[in-house]
Amino acid sequence: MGNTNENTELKIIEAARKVFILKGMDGARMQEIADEAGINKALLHYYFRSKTKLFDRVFLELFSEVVAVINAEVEKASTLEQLIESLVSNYIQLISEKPFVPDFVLHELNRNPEMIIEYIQHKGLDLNKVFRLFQDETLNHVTYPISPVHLIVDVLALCVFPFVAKPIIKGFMLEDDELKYKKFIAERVSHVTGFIKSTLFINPQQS
Amino acid sequence: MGNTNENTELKIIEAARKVFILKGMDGARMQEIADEAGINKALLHYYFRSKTKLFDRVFLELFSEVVAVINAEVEKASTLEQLIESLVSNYIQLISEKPFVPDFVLHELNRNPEMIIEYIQHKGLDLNKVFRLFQDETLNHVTYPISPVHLIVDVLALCVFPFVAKPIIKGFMLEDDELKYKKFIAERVSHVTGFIKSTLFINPQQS
DNA sequence: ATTTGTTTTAACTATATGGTTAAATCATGT
DNA sequence: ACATGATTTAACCATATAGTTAAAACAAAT
Repeated sequence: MGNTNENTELKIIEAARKVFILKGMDGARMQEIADEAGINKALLHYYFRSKTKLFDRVFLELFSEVVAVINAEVEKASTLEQLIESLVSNYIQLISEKPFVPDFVLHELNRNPEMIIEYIQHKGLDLNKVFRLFQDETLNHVTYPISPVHLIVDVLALCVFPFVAKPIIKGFMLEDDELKYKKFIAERVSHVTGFIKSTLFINPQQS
Repeated sequence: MGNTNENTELKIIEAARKVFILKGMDGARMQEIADEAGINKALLHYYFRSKTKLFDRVFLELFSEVVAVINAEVEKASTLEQLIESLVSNYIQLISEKPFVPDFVLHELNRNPEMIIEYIQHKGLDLNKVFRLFQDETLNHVTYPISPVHLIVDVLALCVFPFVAKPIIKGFMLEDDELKYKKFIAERVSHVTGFIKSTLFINPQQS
């Protein structure tokens, strides 16, 4: 009996991921996914009974990856400064490789916010450690007292927005020049890190 | 002869705006727009020949409004600090009233980045004045030298992202509590203003 | 060689959707 | 009363789309 099935499932998932990310749930077509996977619609439905099931699978995998990266960084870090440095650097790096993922995830989440509730039971963000780091360092006068939630949102915003808003940034501020945009993104890691550290730390260290 | 036509056109535009913002171009249905406007499909196509034409009209109007608000703030301002304060405050205020506009605009722009080129010829962002303010104040040691483009992106990111990422912020960081999210947004103006000013100005003034 | 599960082929269904059409109705200004 | 343009009704068209089905072809394990 053929055991190529794991291969095929993978091919389908990869194709679906590509098409869904590019077109979104509403814009994606099952035929296009089948084509991209190099199979036919019948087989596609043989593996995944419906578009929704396939989408859910793809979305959950992508979203989990994003969350996992953040959680891994948080776990590794032993100081706030270290956390911010490695988070900013690795997160921007990650998104650079899949620049359309953030818009996809955010848009689909806005289209159907209930998806996040399903996910939370699955596995959520691990923020307690961040809160703890904050408390410690604030007490020791390493950081100014600041709302942890706001700071986390700030970090994510500064990292993610430049990718989601690429057309505006490139078109309006960088003469629609792809190279200038690339350069801009390359500068981002050090800019964001510096930006946040200068606000946060009482004696900002240069790294 | 009936001159209710201007009224009807308005009703259609408003309905289309609502549906497009909520569902996006791909998710929106002409029938739903007709229903929302309280008319029938035939009349809808009598006014706007195609979905694309209607979408373009709606999108351009929305996008223009966003740009116009920013440009107006830039024109009014005479110092960087003033600009940042009024921009952050008014921009967050504006988005609060139409919280789904940013995701809509960003997503449609990513779906079809060529739209921005069309728009640029129409009317673009007026950044020269920002650059000038920067230069002056950097020379006078009011602000640290910093890339203006990065700063503009920072301001937009810090203002816009909390709305685009509402499901994540609310679901993951605020116990999925709408009230806590509302409170979080209310805190944003002063948080963002303070955040940026502490990075930017050599002797940050309290306002 | 037979069995078993995979994959293709290709036709098909049901429905949704953007868009059209023609005739009828309605409101309003002349 | 008539003309004109707005609006409705309702049927219609063409196409796209998710999903199904049944039979055949294929590949590999027994």
